[in-house]
This record gives sequence, C-alpha cells and structure tokens, in this order.
Amino acid sequence: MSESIPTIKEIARRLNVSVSTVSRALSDHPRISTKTKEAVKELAKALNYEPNSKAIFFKQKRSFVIGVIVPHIYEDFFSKGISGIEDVALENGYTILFGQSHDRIDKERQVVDAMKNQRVDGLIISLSKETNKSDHLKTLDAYNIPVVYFDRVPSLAGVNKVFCNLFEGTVDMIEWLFKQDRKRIAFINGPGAIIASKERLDGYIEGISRRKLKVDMQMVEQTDFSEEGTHKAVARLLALKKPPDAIISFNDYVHMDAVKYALKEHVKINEDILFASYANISVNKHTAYPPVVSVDQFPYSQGEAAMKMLMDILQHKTDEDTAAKAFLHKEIPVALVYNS
Amino acid sequence: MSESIPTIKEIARRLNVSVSTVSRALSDHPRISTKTKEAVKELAKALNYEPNSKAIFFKQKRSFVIGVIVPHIYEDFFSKGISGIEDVALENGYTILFGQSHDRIDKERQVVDAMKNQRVDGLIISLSKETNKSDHLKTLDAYNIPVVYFDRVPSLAGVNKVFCNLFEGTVDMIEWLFKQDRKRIAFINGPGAIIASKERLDGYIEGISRRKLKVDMQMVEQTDFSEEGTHKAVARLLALKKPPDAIISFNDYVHMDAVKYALKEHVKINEDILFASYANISVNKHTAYPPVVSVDQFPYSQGEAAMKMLMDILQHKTDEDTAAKAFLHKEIPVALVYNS
DNA sequence: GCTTACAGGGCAAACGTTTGCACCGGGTTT
DNA sequence: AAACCCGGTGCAAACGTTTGCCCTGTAAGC
Repeated sequence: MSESIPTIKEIARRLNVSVSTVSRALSDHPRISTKTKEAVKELAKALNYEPNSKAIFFKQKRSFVIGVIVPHIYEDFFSKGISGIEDVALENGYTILFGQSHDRIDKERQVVDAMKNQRVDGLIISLSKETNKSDHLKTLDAYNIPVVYFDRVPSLAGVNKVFCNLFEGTVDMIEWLFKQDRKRIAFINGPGAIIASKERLDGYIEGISRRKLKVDMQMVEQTDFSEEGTHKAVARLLALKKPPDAIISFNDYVHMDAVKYALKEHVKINEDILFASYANISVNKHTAYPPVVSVDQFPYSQGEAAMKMLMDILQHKTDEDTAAKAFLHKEIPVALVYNS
Repeated sequence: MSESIPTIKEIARRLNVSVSTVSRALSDHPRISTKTKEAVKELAKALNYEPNSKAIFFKQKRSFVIGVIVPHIYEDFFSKGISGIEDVALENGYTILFGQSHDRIDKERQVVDAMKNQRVDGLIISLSKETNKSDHLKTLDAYNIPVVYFDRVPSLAGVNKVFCNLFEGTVDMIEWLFKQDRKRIAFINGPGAIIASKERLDGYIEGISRRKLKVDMQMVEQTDFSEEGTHKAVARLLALKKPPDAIISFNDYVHMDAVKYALKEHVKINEDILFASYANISVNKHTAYPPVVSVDQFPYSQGEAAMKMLMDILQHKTDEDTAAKAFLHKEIPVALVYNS
C-alpha cells in the first residue's frame, strides 16, 4: 500500500523489458516493434503513468515552463494579456509560471530570481514603473533564458519586445472628435515621466496641429492617477473661460474618476462634453457612462504575439545555438472602439 | 566562450575539492570548516552560481512550485485571490504555476494534467462552473499532490477547502436596508443551479422573515448574468404595482447592468431605490453609482488562507507520511462594505 | 554454407545535486 | 602503545529519463 508513483522502470520490470525499450516505445521510436509498443502503452495507461517532467527537464535542459511577470494581475489590461500568453503557451505544451512585481523593482528582482531558479525556458515581462534599467534581467543571459518584453518595454533596441504605439491612435481619436464637431479638446495625461504619457501627448499635439490649430496647453492637464488628482484636473478644465467640449483621459480608470466628478458638476456626460479614453477595459460595457471612444491596445493580441515570439526564439535556439542574435520587435496596431 | 552555466561540479573542480564538499559548504553543513565554506561561497558568488532547481527537485521529489487554477483571471475576485496566494507562497519560497479553466471542464482537465506533469507540490483550485464531480482531481492523489479548494468548492467533506458562506452576510445586508427604512427589498439572483445562488436566497428569505414579513416571490428575480437578462429582471421589478425601494444584485457586475437600465428609466439611483450588491470589486471606487453596500468576500484573505492551509499540509506530510488525514475546512467571514 | 543486412532490443552513461558511509590524520584516553 | 574519538573531507549511489552504441537472431544474397 506504499504510495508508489508509476515510473518507466516499473513498467519495464513488469513487462520484462529494459527501460530504454519502454522509453522508446512511449515515444514511438521506429526501432520498437508494434507489438511491444502496444503492450507498453497499454500497461502505461493501466498504471496511469505520467512521465516525470522533472526528470525529463533535468535531462533535457528544458522545462516547458515559461515565466510571466506583470506589474499587477488585477488590471484588466494585464489579465487579458496573460490570457493571450497562456492560450498560445498551452497550444505549444508550455505552462506559465507567474509573478507580479506590484510595480516595485525589489519585488520584480525577487520574482525574476525565483524564475531563474526554476529554470524557466523563457520569460515574458512587463516592467514595473520603477524599473528604468534592467540589470537584474541581464543575469538571465548567463542562464540562456531568452526574455521578451511586453507592453512596458525598455527603449533600448537590443531586446525582444512587443508593444503598441499610441501616437497614431491618439491622432485618430482627435480627428474623430473633430468630426463630431468638437472644437475644444482637452487632455488629462499621466505623469510626465512615463513614456506612455509622452506618446499620448505627442499624438495629441500632432492631432491638433493637423487641423492647423495651435495647441492650448491650458487644455492639457495631468493626473497622478489618484481620484483626487483627476478630480482637480477636471475642476481646472471646467473652470476655464472656454471649457472643453471633449475630454480625453489617460485611461478608462481616469475616465471613470473624471466622469464621477463631472457628474457632481452637473455636466451632461457625452453631451455637453464628449469623453474619450484609452484601454477599453471590460467594465466599460457595464458602466453607466463609458467613454464614447476608447483606444484599444489589444492586450490579448499583444500577449499572443509575445508568446509566439518567445516560441520562435526557443525554436531557433535549438537550431543554431550561437547564431547571430537578431532582436525581434513587434508593434501591435491600436484601434478605436466606439461605445454607442 | 561556451555558454557554460556554473554548476557545483565546476566550483569543485576549480577549488580542488569534491562536489560533496561544495554541496555541504553551500548548505552550511557543520562538518565543513569555515575556511572551506568561505572559499566555496566566494567562488559561488563570483561565478554567479545558482543551484539548478530541476536537479534538486528531481532528487528531492519536491519542486517548491504550487499550481493555482481559477475559472478566470480577469475577474476582480480571482485576481485578488491569486495575489493573496502569491504573497504567502513567496514568503515560503514557493512559486506559482498558473492556469485558467475558462469555466470549462475540459480546459480544467487539461490544466490539471499540465500541473501533474510539472509535479507541482500542491494545488489550489477554484472549480469551473461546469465541474460537478472532480474525478480528474482524484488522480492527483496517486501522485501525492494535495489539493486545497478555494471559494468554488465541492460540497463533499473529504477535501481541504477555504470558502465563504454568504448566508449571514445576506441577512446582515437585509437588516441594514430595513434600518435605512426600506420596506420593499428586491433581489436579483443568479441561476438557480449554482450553489452561491442558493446561499444568497436562503439568506434573503431569512432576513425578510426575521422582520416577521412574508417573502414576496415577485421581488425575487433571476439573471443569467447577461446584460439583457439583468435588464429584463429590472424591468419586471420596476413594472410591479408596488416597485421595490431597494435592489440587491447577485454581484457588482449585475449591479452595474441593473443601474444602467434603471438610469434609462429615470430612477434616481440610491435615492428612489437603494442598490446593494456582493463582491465589492475595485472599480466600485471609480464608478458613478456604486452600490451603497456590498458584501465583501475578501478574496485576498481567502487566497492567503488557502495557501497557508496548503503549506500546513505540505509540512505535516513530511512529518508523518501516512498520518491520519484529517481534512481541513476554513470558512472566511464576510463583511458589509459601505460606499458613501 | 558463408557473408551481409537489418530488425528488435539491451547496456550504460549522462544530466546536477544530495547524503550515508568510509577514510584519514592527529590528538586523547586507557 | 594500542584503542578511540573527531573534525574534515571524499566516494559513490541514487533520483527517472533519454540516447548513442552494441549485441543477437533471423532472413536474404551469393
């Protein structure tokens, strides 16, 4: 009644053949006769045999596990991204080892170390806000663990990455708002330090400029993502002599806070002022006042693309180990999504 | 320039000692002299040595990886739960292998198999909607992988589980609504088949009955969680000769859909009708019309508790392998959360 | 009847680490 | 002087699997 987990040895013993025969039979090696194969497979099934991945991975130096690290799992964007990654992973027989950095670099280090210890075959990571240089990821090179950056990517070229550029999306959004006959388009941006803010701002300026209008920086506000920060930004916008007739928020969460405040000021949402945003999170479908238009960054597709890229790298690594390493970049196009 | 990953052997070779000495030095074995230990540790650091977990786990028959399977990662409830699990895991040197069942039993099977192949040390799972019996989890027994069920648990006693009972929470909510002078409390429940619906309904009936009122089944509606289903439910409630002055929704998503419809009918949210709900999801803090009260099931705490329970089981497994297996159950108390 | 070919299968090494046991030299006890 | 102890270290087996190479028997070719 000892809890014996079936092994290849056990099968070999019972069938009076060698372990190598069993191993080859299970992997359909041509040198093994059909009869033997059948016998082995039958017994394997009967014993409920499952190969011990640890032994295999130990031997083969691969684990069929890939690590995924994101700042926060609870953000709609990342959980969709993870789903994309996971689906592609599963198709290819890989499983995901998972960690959150909670947007802190020390935590990120800790998780990266854990992944390294587990000897993941590869890593997909979306950097924490605090991460400006990625030394801690350099050590992965020594362990031959390829890294694909995802959405929050370093600006260097010497890395593999999948990302969106919000510049075009922002320009498109502005043009659409002009078409809705909005003339005074305001913008609530995120902190100036982060790259995503810059992309958006550049797009905003370009969009306004294309209409031969000059950019009024009073219309450009900033929030630290706190509810209060957003409220103040909206307050300033509403207090202008010529208040805006459209407000673009940094993302859908900021949008919600903005709407909340505007409602208190008796603004008719999406009538007096058109609200636009980025991300197109799932709850938009449920909320009372979703943005009329949101720039979707397709996190699921980004996740898929990142995982495919990693699979690709893992593939070619086998082919030619020390091959000229070309770094892969992939830009996922964004798209406007309208809420009726 | 060959990509050689440092191993214990390499260290031994360079220091002219045996691998066993290195191994023992690294784990601070008392039999090794301080001098040797220092030399070994120094070189190990210099070479950037990291133990190969695969080899260790293969040898020691544990992986320090635990599997976590939930229906959907994108649901606020589960992503918080995972965070709770993850935090406790990290404290204990464990990493999470992760999978979603997408509420489908076939997918659940697939993920469970992947976990088994990876030889996780334990598994925490929240069952898919489709899962009524858990045969596929029985096979884990043979591999000596303990399972802790989480939130969506089987009703059998012969399992380890962490869960909430919503009965009390519902009763409390109803009493609170009565105190707000609401007399006609309606309830939009989920599909009758799922256990969570029954708990809620029982609580509702108990809550109403405690006021010596009799339950009016016209006030109890049902939704299939689709936006349309919820809209219809609200429509029927509003069409009653005596419409409700409070509506409890199955969860915050249903709540949002309900509010959306009520707004169209010019109901003054949380004035004409008080809206209450379950889950207390994060976006409630951002939405224009959050429920005045939501029953929080503390998914983070549930996650923590589940992981602690698993750690406990893993601990005692080492102590006395074939010990009398007592199954652990833990009920996490719920609480009302008010939005001003 | 001899070589040749090939199908079918076994042997043993290897992967990196842990660990029970043996060994060795010098000091302490009888 | 023999027996013993003990700190410090090395040897080798073991974990489950894969895989290069070798072995055996039978049938075909001459």
